[in-house]
Amino acid sequence: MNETMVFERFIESKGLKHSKPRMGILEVFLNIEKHMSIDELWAAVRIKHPSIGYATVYRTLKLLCEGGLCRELHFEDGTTRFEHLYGHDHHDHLICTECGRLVEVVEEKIEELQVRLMRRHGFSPKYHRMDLYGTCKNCRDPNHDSQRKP
Amino acid sequence: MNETMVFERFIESKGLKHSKPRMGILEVFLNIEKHMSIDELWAAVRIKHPSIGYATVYRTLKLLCEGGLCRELHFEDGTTRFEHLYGHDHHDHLICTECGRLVEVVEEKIEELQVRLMRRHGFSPKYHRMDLYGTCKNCRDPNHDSQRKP
DNA sequence: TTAAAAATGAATATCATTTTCAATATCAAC
DNA sequence: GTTGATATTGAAAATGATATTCATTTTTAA
Repeated sequence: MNETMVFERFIESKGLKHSKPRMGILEVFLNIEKHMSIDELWAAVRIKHPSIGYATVYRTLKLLCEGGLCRELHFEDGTTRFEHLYGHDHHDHLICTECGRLVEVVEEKIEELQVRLMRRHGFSPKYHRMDLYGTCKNCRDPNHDSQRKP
Repeated sequence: MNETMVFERFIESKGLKHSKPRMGILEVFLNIEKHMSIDELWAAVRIKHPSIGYATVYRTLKLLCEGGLCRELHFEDGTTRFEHLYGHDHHDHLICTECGRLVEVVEEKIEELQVRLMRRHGFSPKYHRMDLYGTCKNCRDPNHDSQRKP
Protein backbone atom coordinates (compact mmCIF):
# COMPACT_ATOMS: atom_id res chain seq x y z
CA MET A 1 0.00 0.00 0.00
CA ASN A 2 1.45 3.35 -1.03
CA GLU A 3 1.00 6.84 0.35
CA THR A 4 -1.76 7.78 -2.03
CA MET A 5 -3.82 4.79 -1.02
CA VAL A 6 -3.19 5.47 2.64
CA PHE A 7 -4.43 9.01 2.19
CA GLU A 8 -7.49 7.97 0.21
CA ARG A 9 -8.46 5.46 2.85
CA PHE A 10 -7.95 8.07 5.53
CA ILE A 11 -10.20 10.50 3.66
CA GLU A 12 -12.88 7.85 3.37
CA SER A 13 -12.62 6.80 6.98
CA LYS A 14 -13.31 10.37 8.02
CA GLY A 15 -16.28 10.66 5.69
CA LEU A 16 -14.53 13.34 3.64
CA LYS A 17 -14.64 13.75 -0.10
CA HIS A 18 -12.09 13.04 -2.75
CA SER A 19 -10.87 16.18 -4.49
CA LYS A 20 -8.48 17.17 -7.25
CA PRO A 21 -6.62 19.93 -5.39
CA ARG A 22 -6.01 17.59 -2.48
CA MET A 23 -4.58 14.90 -4.71
CA GLY A 24 -2.48 17.42 -6.60
CA ILE A 25 -0.99 18.69 -3.36
CA LEU A 26 -0.32 15.16 -2.15
CA GLU A 27 1.54 14.34 -5.37
CA VAL A 28 3.75 17.41 -5.12
CA PHE A 29 4.33 16.73 -1.43
CA LEU A 30 5.47 13.17 -2.18
CA ASN A 31 7.97 14.39 -4.74
CA ILE A 32 9.75 16.68 -2.33
CA GLU A 33 12.15 14.65 -0.28
CA LYS A 34 13.50 17.23 2.15
CA HIS A 35 11.88 18.85 5.16
CA MET A 36 9.67 21.60 3.82
CA SER A 37 7.89 24.65 5.13
CA ILE A 38 4.29 25.38 4.14
CA ASP A 39 5.52 28.17 1.90
CA GLU A 40 7.95 25.89 0.12
CA LEU A 41 5.25 23.33 -0.53
CA TRP A 42 2.87 26.01 -1.71
CA ALA A 43 5.47 27.39 -4.12
CA ALA A 44 6.01 23.91 -5.53
CA VAL A 45 2.28 23.27 -5.80
CA ARG A 46 1.70 26.53 -7.69
CA ILE A 47 4.00 25.47 -10.48
CA LYS A 48 1.76 22.54 -11.42
CA HIS A 49 -1.52 23.91 -10.10
CA PRO A 50 -1.52 27.72 -10.19
CA SER A 51 -5.11 27.99 -9.03
CA ILE A 52 -4.65 26.20 -5.72
CA GLY A 53 -4.73 28.58 -2.78
CA TYR A 54 -2.54 28.75 0.28
CA ALA A 55 -5.39 27.75 2.58
CA THR A 56 -5.92 24.51 0.71
CA VAL A 57 -2.24 23.64 0.93
CA TYR A 58 -2.36 24.49 4.61
CA ARG A 59 -5.44 22.37 5.25
CA THR A 60 -4.17 19.46 3.20
CA LEU A 61 -0.88 19.47 5.06
CA LYS A 62 -2.79 19.24 8.34
CA LEU A 63 -4.82 16.38 6.93
CA LEU A 64 -1.65 14.60 5.81
CA CYS A 65 -0.33 14.86 9.35
CA GLU A 66 -3.55 13.56 10.79
CA GLY A 67 -3.49 10.70 8.33
CA GLY A 68 0.02 9.73 9.34
CA LEU A 69 1.70 10.77 6.11
CA CYS A 70 3.66 13.65 7.49
CA ARG A 71 4.98 15.12 10.67
CA GLU A 72 5.14 18.73 11.78
CA LEU A 73 8.46 19.67 13.33
CA HIS A 74 9.22 22.79 15.32
CA PHE A 75 12.90 23.61 15.21
CA GLU A 76 15.09 25.48 17.67
CA ASP A 77 15.16 28.55 15.47
CA GLY A 78 11.38 28.77 15.66
CA THR A 79 10.69 27.62 12.12
CA THR A 80 8.13 24.93 11.35
CA ARG A 81 8.80 22.27 8.76
CA PHE A 82 7.15 19.08 7.61
CA GLU A 83 8.76 15.74 6.89
CA HIS A 84 7.49 12.57 5.30
CA LEU A 85 6.36 9.98 7.77
CA TYR A 86 4.76 7.06 6.00
CA GLY A 87 7.28 4.37 5.15
CA HIS A 88 9.97 6.40 6.81
CA ASP A 89 11.13 4.76 9.99
CA HIS A 90 11.79 6.78 13.09
CA HIS A 91 14.98 8.78 12.93
CA ASP A 92 16.76 11.65 14.61
CA HIS A 93 18.46 14.67 13.07
CA LEU A 94 21.98 15.97 12.71
CA ILE A 95 21.78 19.63 11.77
CA CYS A 96 24.62 21.86 10.62
CA THR A 97 24.40 25.23 12.32
CA GLU A 98 26.34 26.83 9.45
CA CYS A 99 24.68 25.63 6.27
CA GLY A 100 21.53 24.02 7.61
CA ARG A 101 22.35 20.60 6.18
CA LEU A 102 20.13 17.97 7.72
CA VAL A 103 21.06 14.31 8.07
CA GLU A 104 18.66 11.65 9.26
CA VAL A 105 20.20 9.09 11.59
CA VAL A 106 19.31 6.24 13.90
CA GLU A 107 21.52 4.92 16.67
CA GLU A 108 20.02 1.82 18.19
CA LYS A 109 22.02 2.05 21.37
CA ILE A 110 20.68 5.53 22.04
CA GLU A 111 17.14 4.40 21.32
CA GLU A 112 17.53 1.62 23.84
CA LEU A 113 19.01 3.87 26.50
CA GLN A 114 16.21 6.37 26.00
CA VAL A 115 13.60 3.72 26.71
CA ARG A 116 15.45 2.59 29.82
CA LEU A 117 15.87 6.16 30.99
CA MET A 118 12.15 6.79 30.72
CA ARG A 119 11.21 3.54 32.45
CA ARG A 120 13.59 4.35 35.28
CA HIS A 121 11.62 7.54 35.87
CA GLY A 122 8.26 5.78 35.74
CA PHE A 123 7.41 6.90 32.22
CA SER A 124 5.89 4.71 29.55
CA PRO A 125 7.72 5.76 26.36
CA LYS A 126 5.66 6.96 23.41
CA TYR A 127 7.94 8.91 21.09
CA HIS A 128 10.80 11.30 21.17
CA ARG A 129 12.62 14.05 19.39
CA MET A 130 16.38 14.32 19.21
CA ASP A 131 18.16 17.00 17.20
CA LEU A 132 21.94 17.20 17.37
CA TYR A 133 23.48 20.48 16.26
CA GLY A 134 27.04 21.08 15.11
CA THR A 135 29.12 22.09 12.11
CA CYS A 136 29.44 19.68 9.23
CA LYS A 137 32.74 18.69 7.68
CA ASN A 138 32.20 20.80 4.61
CA CYS A 139 31.53 23.96 6.59
CA ARG A 140 34.63 23.50 8.72
CA ASP A 141 36.91 22.66 5.81
CA PRO A 142 35.38 23.91 2.56
CA ASN A 143 38.55 23.33 0.50
CA HIS A 144 38.74 19.67 1.25
CA ASP A 145 36.50 18.84 -1.70
CA SER A 146 35.40 15.61 -0.18
CA GLN A 147 32.37 15.27 -2.42
CA ARG A 148 33.64 15.86 -5.95
CA LYS A 149 36.61 15.05 -8.12
CA PRO A 150 39.04 17.69 -9.43
CA MET B 1 28.83 35.01 40.98
CA ASN B 2 25.04 34.86 40.91
CA GLU B 3 22.53 35.46 38.15
CA THR B 4 21.94 39.08 39.04
CA MET B 5 25.61 39.87 38.82
CA VAL B 6 25.92 37.99 35.55
CA PHE B 7 23.09 40.02 34.12
CA GLU B 8 24.48 43.31 35.38
CA ARG B 9 27.83 42.59 33.82
CA PHE B 10 26.17 41.62 30.59
CA ILE B 11 24.23 44.88 30.57
CA GLU B 12 27.43 46.83 31.16
CA SER B 13 29.39 44.91 28.54
CA LYS B 14 26.78 45.89 25.97
CA GLY B 15 26.84 49.53 27.04
CA LEU B 16 23.25 49.36 28.20
CA LYS B 17 21.75 50.99 31.24
CA HIS B 18 20.67 49.65 34.56
CA SER B 19 16.94 49.96 35.12
CA LYS B 20 14.36 49.16 37.76
CA PRO B 21 11.85 47.34 35.51
CA ARG B 22 14.61 45.16 34.14
CA MET B 23 15.80 44.19 37.59
CA GLY B 24 12.25 43.62 38.78
CA ILE B 25 11.61 41.27 35.89
CA LEU B 26 14.87 39.45 36.50
CA GLU B 27 13.97 38.88 40.13
CA VAL B 28 10.56 37.48 39.29
CA PHE B 29 12.09 35.34 36.55
CA LEU B 30 14.59 33.87 38.99
CA ASN B 31 11.87 32.92 41.43
CA ILE B 32 9.96 30.87 38.91
CA GLU B 33 11.53 27.46 38.69
CA LYS B 34 9.55 25.86 35.93
CA HIS B 35 9.61 26.42 32.20
CA MET B 36 7.54 29.52 31.55
CA SER B 37 5.87 31.24 28.64
CA ILE B 38 6.17 34.99 28.16
CA ASP B 39 2.58 35.38 29.29
CA GLU B 40 3.21 33.44 32.49
CA LEU B 41 6.20 35.57 33.31
CA TRP B 42 4.27 38.74 32.53
CA ALA B 43 1.43 37.65 34.80
CA ALA B 44 3.88 37.02 37.62
CA VAL B 45 5.66 40.31 37.03
CA ARG B 46 2.41 42.28 37.16
CA ILE B 47 1.68 41.12 40.67
CA LYS B 48 4.76 42.85 42.03
CA HIS B 49 5.12 45.55 39.42
CA PRO B 50 1.72 46.41 37.92
CA SER B 51 3.10 49.22 35.77
CA ILE B 52 5.55 47.10 33.80
CA GLY B 53 4.36 46.51 30.26
CA TYR B 54 4.36 43.37 28.19
CA ALA B 55 6.94 44.78 25.77
CA THR B 56 9.43 45.29 28.55
CA VAL B 57 8.99 41.72 29.76
CA TYR B 58 9.42 40.55 26.20
CA ARG B 59 12.54 42.61 25.64
CA THR B 60 14.05 41.66 28.97
CA LEU B 61 13.48 37.98 28.30
CA LYS B 62 15.35 38.30 25.02
CA LEU B 63 18.14 40.08 26.84
CA LEU B 64 18.29 37.33 29.45
CA CYS B 65 18.67 34.79 26.68
CA GLU B 66 21.39 36.82 25.02
CA GLY B 67 23.13 37.13 28.35
CA GLY B 68 23.09 33.38 28.90
CA LEU B 69 20.59 33.40 31.75
CA CYS B 70 17.79 31.72 29.93
CA ARG B 71 17.03 29.56 26.96
CA GLU B 72 14.13 29.73 24.56
CA LEU B 73 12.62 26.34 23.83
CA HIS B 74 10.21 25.49 21.02
CA PHE B 75 8.16 22.44 21.89
CA GLU B 76 6.50 19.87 19.67
CA ASP B 77 3.08 21.38 20.29
CA GLY B 78 4.29 24.69 18.90
CA THR B 79 4.45 26.52 22.22
CA THR B 80 7.49 28.55 23.23
CA ARG B 81 8.81 28.43 26.76
CA PHE B 82 11.84 29.71 28.59
CA GLU B 83 13.99 27.85 31.05
CA HIS B 84 16.76 28.95 33.39
CA LEU B 85 20.20 28.42 31.97
CA TYR B 86 22.79 29.93 34.24
CA GLY B 87 24.02 27.47 36.85
CA HIS B 88 21.82 24.82 35.33
CA ASP B 89 23.89 22.18 33.60
CA HIS B 90 22.81 20.76 30.32
CA HIS B 91 19.88 18.38 30.58
CA ASP B 92 17.23 16.71 28.50
CA HIS B 93 13.49 16.45 29.09
CA LEU B 94 11.00 13.74 29.93
CA ILE B 95 7.55 15.06 29.18
CA CYS B 96 4.23 13.48 30.12
CA THR B 97 1.84 13.68 27.20
CA GLU B 98 -1.11 13.46 29.58
CA CYS B 99 -0.44 15.98 32.32
CA GLY B 100 2.50 17.89 30.89
CA ARG B 101 4.80 17.04 33.77
CA LEU B 102 8.37 17.84 32.83
CA VAL B 103 11.38 16.12 34.34
CA GLU B 104 14.95 17.21 33.67
CA VAL B 105 17.40 14.36 33.18
CA VAL B 106 20.93 13.61 32.10
CA GLU B 107 22.18 10.24 30.93
CA GLU B 108 25.92 10.32 30.43
CA LYS B 109 25.97 7.27 28.20
CA ILE B 110 23.56 8.91 25.81
CA GLU B 111 25.56 12.13 25.81
CA GLU B 112 28.66 10.17 24.90
CA LEU B 113 26.95 8.22 22.13
CA GLN B 114 25.54 11.44 20.69
CA VAL B 115 29.01 12.92 20.37
CA ARG B 116 30.31 9.78 18.73
CA LEU B 117 27.35 9.65 16.36
CA MET B 118 28.00 13.20 15.23
CA ARG B 119 31.73 12.66 14.76
CA ARG B 120 31.05 9.55 12.74
CA HIS B 121 29.04 11.71 10.32
CA GLY B 122 31.73 14.38 10.15
CA PHE B 123 29.98 16.81 12.45
CA SER B 124 31.64 18.80 15.19
CA PRO B 125 29.12 18.71 18.08
CA LYS B 126 27.89 22.01 19.50
CA TYR B 127 24.67 21.35 21.38
CA HIS B 128 21.58 19.24 21.19
CA ARG B 129 17.98 18.94 22.14
CA MET B 130 16.37 15.72 23.33
CA ASP B 131 12.78 15.51 24.49
CA LEU B 132 11.33 12.12 25.42
CA TYR B 133 7.56 11.88 25.47
CA GLY B 134 5.44 9.32 27.30
CA THR B 135 2.91 8.90 30.08
CA CYS B 136 4.07 9.31 33.65
CA LYS B 137 3.33 6.81 36.39
CA ASN B 138 0.70 8.97 38.00
CA CYS B 139 -1.26 9.40 34.79
CA ARG B 140 -1.27 5.68 34.07
CA ASP B 141 -2.22 4.67 37.59
CA PRO B 142 -3.86 7.57 39.44
CA ASN B 143 -5.10 5.41 42.31
CA HIS B 144 -1.70 4.21 43.25
CA ASP B 145 -1.25 7.22 45.54
CA SER B 146 2.48 7.06 45.36
CA GLN B 147 2.90 10.65 46.51
CA ARG B 148 0.64 10.99 49.50
CA LYS B 149 -0.48 9.04 52.53
CA PRO B 150 -4.07 7.83 53.09
C1' DT C 1 22.27 70.04 37.03
C1' DT C 2 22.16 69.03 32.73
C1' DA C 3 22.35 66.93 28.28
C1' DA C 4 22.91 62.72 25.62
C1' DA C 5 21.53 58.16 25.24
C1' DA C 6 18.85 54.31 26.54
C1' DA C 7 14.57 52.34 28.42
C1' DT C 8 9.75 52.38 28.95
C1' DG C 9 4.66 51.48 28.08
C1' DA C 10 1.15 51.83 24.86
C1' DA C 11 0.03 51.31 20.56
C1' DT C 12 0.88 49.50 16.32
C1' DA C 13 3.09 46.58 12.75
C1' DT C 14 4.49 42.19 11.21
C1' DC C 15 4.23 37.51 10.26
C1' DA C 16 2.67 32.85 10.44
C1' DT C 17 -1.28 30.43 11.30
C1' DT C 18 -6.15 29.63 11.29
C1' DT C 19 -10.94 30.58 10.26
C1' DT C 20 -14.85 32.58 7.74
C1' DC C 21 -17.72 32.79 3.83
C1' DA C 22 -19.81 32.70 -0.62
C1' DA C 23 -19.09 30.03 -4.60
C1' DT C 24 -18.00 25.48 -6.40
C1' DA C 25 -17.27 20.53 -6.53
C1' DT C 26 -18.37 15.89 -4.94
C1' DC C 27 -21.30 12.04 -4.45
C1' DA C 28 -25.09 9.13 -3.07
C1' DA C 29 -29.93 8.71 -3.98
C1' DC C 30 -33.04 9.08 -7.23
C1' DG D 1 -28.13 12.39 -15.83
C1' DT D 2 -30.36 15.29 -12.20
C1' DT D 3 -30.83 16.54 -7.73
C1' DG D 4 -29.89 17.89 -3.12
C1' DA D 5 -27.12 17.57 0.88
C1' DT D 6 -22.61 18.17 2.30
C1' DA D 7 -17.70 18.91 1.81
C1' DT D 8 -14.20 21.72 -0.43
C1' DT D 9 -12.30 25.68 -2.31
C1' DG D 10 -9.87 30.31 -2.82
C1' DA D 11 -9.84 34.81 -1.21
C1' DA D 12 -10.16 37.53 2.41
C1' DA D 13 -10.30 38.40 7.04
C1' DA D 14 -9.38 37.01 11.96
C1' DT D 15 -6.27 35.49 15.17
C1' DG D 16 -2.32 35.17 18.03
C1' DA D 17 2.35 35.45 18.96
C1' DT D 18 6.21 38.15 18.12
C1' DA D 19 8.53 42.39 17.20
C1' DT D 20 8.85 47.40 16.43
C1' DT D 21 7.69 52.38 16.66
C1' DC D 22 7.33 56.53 19.13
C1' DA D 23 6.62 60.08 22.52
C1' DT D 24 7.85 60.28 27.22
C1' DT D 25 10.58 59.11 31.15
C1' DT D 26 14.72 57.38 33.29
C1' DT D 27 19.56 56.67 33.67
C1' DT D 28 24.19 58.10 33.68
C1' DA D 29 28.39 60.50 32.99
C1' DA D 30 30.14 64.97 32.73
